[in-house]
Amino acid sequence: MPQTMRIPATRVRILRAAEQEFARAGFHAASVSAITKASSVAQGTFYIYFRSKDDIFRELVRDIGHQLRKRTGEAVAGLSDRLRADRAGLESFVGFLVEHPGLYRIVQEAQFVDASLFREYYVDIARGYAKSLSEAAAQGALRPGDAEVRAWAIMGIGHFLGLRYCLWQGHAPAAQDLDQVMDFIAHGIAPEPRA
Amino acid sequence: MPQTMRIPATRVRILRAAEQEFARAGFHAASVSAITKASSVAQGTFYIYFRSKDDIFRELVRDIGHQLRKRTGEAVAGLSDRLRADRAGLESFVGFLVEHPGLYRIVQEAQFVDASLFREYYVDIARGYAKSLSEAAAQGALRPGDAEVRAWAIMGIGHFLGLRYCLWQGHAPAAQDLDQVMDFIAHGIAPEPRA
DNA sequence: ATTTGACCTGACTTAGCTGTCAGGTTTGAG
DNA sequence: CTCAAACCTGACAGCTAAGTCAGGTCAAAT
Repeated sequence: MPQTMRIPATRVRILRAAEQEFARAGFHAASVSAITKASSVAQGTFYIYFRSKDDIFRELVRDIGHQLRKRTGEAVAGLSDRLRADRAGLESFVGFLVEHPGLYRIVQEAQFVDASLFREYYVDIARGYAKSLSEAAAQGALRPGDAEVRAWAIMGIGHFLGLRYCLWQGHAPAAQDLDQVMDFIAHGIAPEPRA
Repeated sequence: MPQTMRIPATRVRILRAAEQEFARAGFHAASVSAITKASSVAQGTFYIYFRSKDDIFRELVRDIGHQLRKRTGEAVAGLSDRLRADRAGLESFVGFLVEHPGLYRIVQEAQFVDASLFREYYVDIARGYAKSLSEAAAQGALRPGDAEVRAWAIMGIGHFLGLRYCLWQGHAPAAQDLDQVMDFIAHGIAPEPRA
C-alpha cells in the first residue's frame, strides 16, 4: 500500500478503468492487464494499490452501493406523500440503471465473486427501505403490514423493472408503465375493494 | 456428435456431473476436467457430446427452465381461485429453490454467460404468467390492470423471496411470511380502500 | 473369428492470466 | 544540489484450463 498517497490520482485512475473493464467484459474476462493498460500504469502498480482483482472488484461494488443509496435517498428526501416517495425511489433507481447499466452488471456479478458482499448490498438497502415503510405505516400513511416483506417485494419489483426495461430495452419504463407498477404496489391485484 | 447414441447414458452422465459442478463451483471455476472426472469419462469424450463448456451450460439452463415451468404449471393446475393459484406458484417456486439452490445459481449466472438466453428464460416465464393473469382479469377474477406489468412484478417478488429465504437462509419462507407477501400482492400498501 | 465403425481415451498443445520482483524514476526536504 | 523514500515499471515465473487428436477398445453383424 502506498504510504502517503502522494498521487491519489493513480488509484482513482485504476478504479475508473476497472469499473469500465468489469462493466464491459465481466469479472472473469476482465484482466488486470487490460485495467492497467486502460489506466496507463504498469502491471505492478496495480498491486501497489489493490491486493487482487477480487479486491478492487469488491471496492467497486461497495462504491456502487453508496452511490445508489445516496442518489435514491436524495430523490426521496422531503417527499411527504409516501407513495410518491416510493415512485420517486423507483424512478431514481431506473434512472441510475439507464445511465450506468454496466454498474448494475457489476453488482449482479458480485453474487458469484463474493456472495456475502452481494447479500450485504441488498440487506443494507432493505434495512433503510423497511425503516421508511415502517414509519409510514405507523403514521397511518400506509396500510398496516410487514415492512420488511414489503421492502423486499418492492426491491424485487424494481429489480425486474430494471432488467426488463433498462438493461434489455435500453431505456427507462414509460410513465404509464410506472403508473401501472405503482397501481400494483398501491392496490394489488385482488378484484374487490377490501371490506 | 455420436451418430447412433448407442449409449445415451454417457451423455446424461456428463450432463448430471456438469450440473453438480456448475452448481458447486460456478461457471468459471467449474472445469471440464472436473466434469469428466466426476462422470468417469475422458476429456475428449466431453467434446464428442458437447461443443464447449458454454454449450453444456446453455443446455442446462434450458433444462432448468423446463423443469421449473413444468413444476409450477402442475402446482397451479386446476386451482380456480386466482390468488390461491398465485400463491401456489410462489410456493412451488420457493420449494424448487430450497431443493435445488445450485440450479438457480446456474440460471442467475447465465446472465453472464449468455445474456440472451437469460433474457429468454424470463421472457418465457413472463409470457405464460401474463397470459394467466390476463385471462383472470378478463373474467373479473382480478382487478383490471396491465397483466405484463403484474407478471414481471410478481416474478420480481418471487426472485427476492427466493434470494432472501431459500438461498440465504436455506429454507422456504414461513407461511405467515407468505401470508404477508400475498397480502401485498392482493391489496398493495395504500392506506385507504379504493373508492 | 473377423471386421467395422461407433465410441472412448488422456496426454498434449495452445493460450492467457495473476501476481512478483529487481531495478528505474520522481519528488521534495534539507 | 543531494539523497532517501515513495512510487512506478514491465518482463516473467508459475499455473491453470479449454479444446485436440492419433490411436485404442468394444459390440454386434457377418
